[in-house]
Amino acid sequence: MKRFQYRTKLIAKPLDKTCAIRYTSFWNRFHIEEDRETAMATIADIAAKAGVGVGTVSRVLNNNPAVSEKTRSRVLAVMHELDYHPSHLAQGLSRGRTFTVGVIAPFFTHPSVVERLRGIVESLRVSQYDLVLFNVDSPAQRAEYFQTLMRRDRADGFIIISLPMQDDEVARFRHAAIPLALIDVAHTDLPYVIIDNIAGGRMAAQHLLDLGHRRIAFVGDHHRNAYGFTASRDRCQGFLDALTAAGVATPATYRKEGQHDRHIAHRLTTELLALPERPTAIFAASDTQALGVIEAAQAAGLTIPGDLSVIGFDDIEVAPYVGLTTIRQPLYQSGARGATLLLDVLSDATPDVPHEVLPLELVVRRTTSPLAH
Amino acid sequence: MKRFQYRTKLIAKPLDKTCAIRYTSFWNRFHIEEDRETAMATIADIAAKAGVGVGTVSRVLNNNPAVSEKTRSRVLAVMHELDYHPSHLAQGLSRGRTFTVGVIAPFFTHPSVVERLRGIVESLRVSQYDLVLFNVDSPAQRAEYFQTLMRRDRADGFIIISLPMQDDEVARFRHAAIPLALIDVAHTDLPYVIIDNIAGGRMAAQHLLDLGHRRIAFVGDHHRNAYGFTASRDRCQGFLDALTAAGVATPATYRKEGQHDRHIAHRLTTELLALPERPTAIFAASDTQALGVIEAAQAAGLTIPGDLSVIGFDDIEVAPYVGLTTIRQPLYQSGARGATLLLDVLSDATPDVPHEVLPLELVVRRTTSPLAH
DNA sequence: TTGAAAGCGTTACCAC
DNA sequence: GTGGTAACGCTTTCAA
Repeated sequence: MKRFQYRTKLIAKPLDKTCAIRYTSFWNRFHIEEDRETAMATIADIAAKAGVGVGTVSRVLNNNPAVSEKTRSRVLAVMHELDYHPSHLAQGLSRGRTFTVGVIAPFFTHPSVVERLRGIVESLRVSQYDLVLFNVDSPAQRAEYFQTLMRRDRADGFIIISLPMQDDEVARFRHAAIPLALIDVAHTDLPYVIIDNIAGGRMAAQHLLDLGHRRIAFVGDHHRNAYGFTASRDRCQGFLDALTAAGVATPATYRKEGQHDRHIAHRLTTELLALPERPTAIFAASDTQALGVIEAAQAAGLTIPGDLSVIGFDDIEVAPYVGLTTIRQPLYQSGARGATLLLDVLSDATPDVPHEVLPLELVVRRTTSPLAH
Repeated sequence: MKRFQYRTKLIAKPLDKTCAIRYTSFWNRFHIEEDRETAMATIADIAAKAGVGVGTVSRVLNNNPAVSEKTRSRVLAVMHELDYHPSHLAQGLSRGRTFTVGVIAPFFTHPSVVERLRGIVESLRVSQYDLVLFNVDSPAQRAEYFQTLMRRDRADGFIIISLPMQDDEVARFRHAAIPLALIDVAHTDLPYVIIDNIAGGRMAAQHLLDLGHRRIAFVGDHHRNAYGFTASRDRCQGFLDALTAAGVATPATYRKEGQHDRHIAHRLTTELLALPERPTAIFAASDTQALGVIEAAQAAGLTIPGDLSVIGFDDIEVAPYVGLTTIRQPLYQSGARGATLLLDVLSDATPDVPHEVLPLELVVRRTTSPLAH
């Protein structure tokens, strides 16, 4: 550690610009060994070599028109010659903004999050913003991020996916002057893009009801969870609403909750199918879970949709390949839209539609069919 | 813009620490409006309030043992009181390292890249490094990144996925003292993790040969492409080698190249199937392309694997659901391993296995079968 | 149109 | 143990 700092400091010092690299042996040939200073040019080097002040170089860098064409081209030439590129860090510190957007997302590993991320990346592409990814995979990490990221210098703004925010957290971000945009979660004081999960749950139930099913079960996340996710609960809510409205009773044993995981869903389904009066249809709170449901049914020797109809939620990438009937939500678009929202605020523009509810769509494929009598 | 800078500047000035936020109207309620200065505490504030020097605060911050317990706790208390968090930017500038890892990847949108990214995120999780994502979606962008990222301050090191590097580029990164780790592409002077694409191509061909196929076609990427990708070409190479070794001739018309895209693969396959002597089996250079092959075959009214056997490469997430026979490469693991490689170098350790070739595996599912006579 | 100098928020060195 | 101060590499006044 000592040694490392020493080396780092060497790199930083701008005294002598000679650089000597050697491969000491096979074992450290991937390390950067330097005898003297590294040759990374700074604005001062450019200024000196071009015979101007650093201010002028900075002006050239920022396309400030108050520089004579002659001076500008001379400075530009020196920059090119020295392969100069400004320090992002120093610019950030000086300007108070970094041109970086942070994305705070739980379970980056889940297909739906990846899909949203794609949308974000696409929206950011045309902007000059970099993307820093903060993957939340424990409640502790969520807390830690919300502590340490509350500074203007990690990113100019953050896109937060699926994580509900407390009022005081929002207030603190605002206090730190950090713009936020929410995806898949709402907060009055923030721009966001969401879907109507309750309506989605209703749509799923209605589809099953329309097919003649009456013994319909639910497999979803824990209603209470450490992150405060409500998607699964809301979908269940809408689902139950629709059933109740149709006069269909749902015994408590027909509602299974567990971690958002294919294998857990598999296990829950196995329990469901072992019930004396087993359901003829299952609504899974997500496609990932629906996949587990399908596997469990097949493992139990049931055919789908003959013996069991299954409907999921999200329409993730694999859904069409599995032939999964599902409620489609525009994942990619939510990412793209969320990023645009943040970009709007960052560019001092006001989002035209700061609170957007994306449309849902029933996609009927091959895992649901009319109830066989 | 003027206005924005003004605001930014206000935020930066550390004079008066009072802060007043107001929602001027609905239309700018998402913007941060401040009358005076923002209250973001700096190390100087802490020092002043705790009645110590900034040096001492810095020592507390960095767990330097040369601070008396009494002073330390006092400083800590003030930090807590003022909700202080150090500036990542300033630390980076001062220390010469940012604790950030950059990932330069082409087509972040492709499933295989996403899978590798998962592995990277997982490896980085336990480290204290942040992840900055640089998505390359054009040769121009590749060039731009390789220009502007050649600084020590965007990231402490980079993980480069699938992008072949020129010797001079490697030299320039080294000159800038920026450690690199490569995934899915090799370079003698750099640590990397790859697979043996030629062997993979051979395995695919052999599987088809073993099933009795003799009229075997290939669908892959353009051999020459703007990024210099060689995976598809190498797989084709191994494929042809195996066929030749088995005494099986492959007419040029059986080799189709196009963009790495499902729809393009679809089109190429349609051409293939329209041939007077149409192939009984197709090797697609990637699963994504295999998907297109399958769609084309189905569109042409052929059954798989009855009329046509299809084998892919990669084993992406959807492959099992489609029942796709494929050559599996450990995508996730390549990401995890690549990140570890970089972390090793960053921590001044030498990677135990700097050049690793990950194993390939034939996964037989439902898209290949013995040739029907 | 330009140069000099004062920030930006840290770390690290040098005294005491 | 601790305080001051010079970096780090830029931007942005303020004069000239």
